[in-house]
Amino acid sequence: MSSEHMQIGEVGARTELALRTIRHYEATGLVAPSACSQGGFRLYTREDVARLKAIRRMQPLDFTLEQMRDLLAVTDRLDSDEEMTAYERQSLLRRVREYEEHAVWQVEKLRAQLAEAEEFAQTLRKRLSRDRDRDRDRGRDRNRDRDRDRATTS
Amino acid sequence: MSSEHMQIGEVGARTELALRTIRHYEATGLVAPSACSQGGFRLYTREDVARLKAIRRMQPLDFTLEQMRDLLAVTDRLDSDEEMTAYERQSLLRRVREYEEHAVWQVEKLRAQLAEAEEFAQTLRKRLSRDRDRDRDRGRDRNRDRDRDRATTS
DNA sequence: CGCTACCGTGACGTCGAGGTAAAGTATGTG
DNA sequence: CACATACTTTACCTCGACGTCACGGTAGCG
Repeated sequence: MSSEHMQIGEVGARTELALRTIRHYEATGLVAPSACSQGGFRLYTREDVARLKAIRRMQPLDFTLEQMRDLLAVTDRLDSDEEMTAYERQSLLRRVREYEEHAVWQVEKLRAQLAEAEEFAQTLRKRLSRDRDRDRDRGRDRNRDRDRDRATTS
Repeated sequence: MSSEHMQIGEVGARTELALRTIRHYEATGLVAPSACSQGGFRLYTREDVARLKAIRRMQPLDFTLEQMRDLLAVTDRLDSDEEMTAYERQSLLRRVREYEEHAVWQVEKLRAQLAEAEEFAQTLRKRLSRDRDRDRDRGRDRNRDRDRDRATTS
């Protein structure tokens, strides 16, 4: 809980990522803790946390960890104020463009999935009301059961 | 291509599932072919295909295969006209309700993911236009590069 | 010093999906 | 009938993204 660094538990709490996942991301080269205690504890800054949150936001886009690593590297490079050849800039921008395209069509896919999912949930709901009706028809003489049903449904 | 049965290739084409996946589903108890040639080829009916399509629709809801197997079994049982105790009906309906709840909150999650994904795509788009502008500012003397950029962006 | 909560590594498991290989089956043609 | 070749079968392997388990080290407090 130092003002500068926090250890992995805190980071997990803030990002809502499993500690295992955070370590895994490090192993895959996505986010390395900015520091390390002399005892070997990972120490993270708020920036590290922000990076992890960014990764979290990418997840639904169905990027592989490798792609995210690449994209992060690319944007880091673009954000850096170091010298860069025009050629390098072009190629970095092209990569961003590719990822953006992937993202767009992944958004499409998500939209479609959402529609299907809603439809399916609707189907389930219909089943429930239909079967509840059938149940009422068959079970006029079993009021206890119907009451239990009502209780768990409301 | 008999009028009644088709073999796995046909089924794959109709459901857009990989043959491997169809077999996998069978191995996990999700859908068994209704028949079998004397040589051991799987033979499916249109109903089997419908079942597979239903499974496909469930996928975005993030059910495990086991849960789908269970849900299919439950609805099969409910659809069957066999005798059933009130207790069994209640317990089946309760399970459907649980799945429906899962589905609802999964739909929520999808919606949230979609929002985050769109936001991220938007961020990427902004990056692109911003960096394109910066590129224009720095590279007035390199028209070829700018033209290439325009070409791949439109 | 010892306590407890937290953290480290490493090996292995899981889950859904799919690849690959070697062998068997269905079917049309000469 | 023999043969080609298209499709299938099973068994096993790979992969990504974690989860789980075991076991030991560390931080920091009284």
